[in-house]
Amino acid sequence: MRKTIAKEAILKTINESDTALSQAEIQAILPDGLCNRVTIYRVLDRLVEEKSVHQITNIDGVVKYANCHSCSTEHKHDHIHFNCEKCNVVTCVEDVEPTFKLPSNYQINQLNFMVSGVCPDCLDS
Amino acid sequence: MRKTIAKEAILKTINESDTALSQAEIQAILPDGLCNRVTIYRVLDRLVEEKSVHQITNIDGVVKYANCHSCSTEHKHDHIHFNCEKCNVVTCVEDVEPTFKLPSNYQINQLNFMVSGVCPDCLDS
DNA sequence: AATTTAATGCAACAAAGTTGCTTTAACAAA
DNA sequence: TTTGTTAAAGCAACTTTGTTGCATTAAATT
Repeated sequence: MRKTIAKEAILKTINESDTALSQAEIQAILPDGLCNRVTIYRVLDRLVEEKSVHQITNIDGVVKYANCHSCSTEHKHDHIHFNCEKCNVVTCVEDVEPTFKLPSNYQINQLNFMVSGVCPDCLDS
Repeated sequence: MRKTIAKEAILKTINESDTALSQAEIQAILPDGLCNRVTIYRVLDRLVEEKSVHQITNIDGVVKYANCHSCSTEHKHDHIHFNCEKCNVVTCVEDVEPTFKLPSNYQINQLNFMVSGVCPDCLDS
């Protein structure tokens, strides 16, 4: 994957965020006119493919992207993600890994475990 | 909720299906012209609200609906759903309930646990 | 049968994401 | 450093999924 201005800026945006971001949210953060809307979608696809970022489908169906925080050795995204219904923010709950057991005749390629509710910050206020 | 032709037909469609169905899939099953597209969306919203069906957001972001098979005593949908990437079918894996533990300062309202891969049927062929 | 209002139909809209095709710009090789 | 190759970007048009406002219809209550 070529090192382009769009890719660098998008990856930086995701890595500097402590929440998972959608294409729309990334576009809002990027300097106006840095790149086309479609380019963001295509860069995100490539970042996922090269395993530089995690892809999460939120409970409302919107796809979000997050940095691979604890993936230095291995690309893992088997942790839970939390969607706050108040502040509408999706965060990785990295230390909580759910356990489950499917029959062995299922081939598992991907997990997407979402918990939705109210986050600690919003419960406070 | 009033007992209308659309509601009865949509609920019957969901209950007779052994897979979770999207609005588009339900529309394709219903007799042509039985009701408007928008009506399906609105009936589905009401069925979810009155806890007659489960709502699942698939890993591709499309919302699907399934019958409450083992909810005779209590409305629970804490089980895993499986998305087959070959036949593109979503099924409830009712007997597999995942365990996880969030910090107590999270208020949990809803779960959406998806596993995606290849189902036993598609692995056979 | 009359009344109330939930439910439906229709058109228009909106958000999220995709596709085709041309142009631009990484970057490798000469 | 220039040239050639092709990945990546831009742009317009499109698709899918889902929503909203408002007028009309039809459950269900009296």
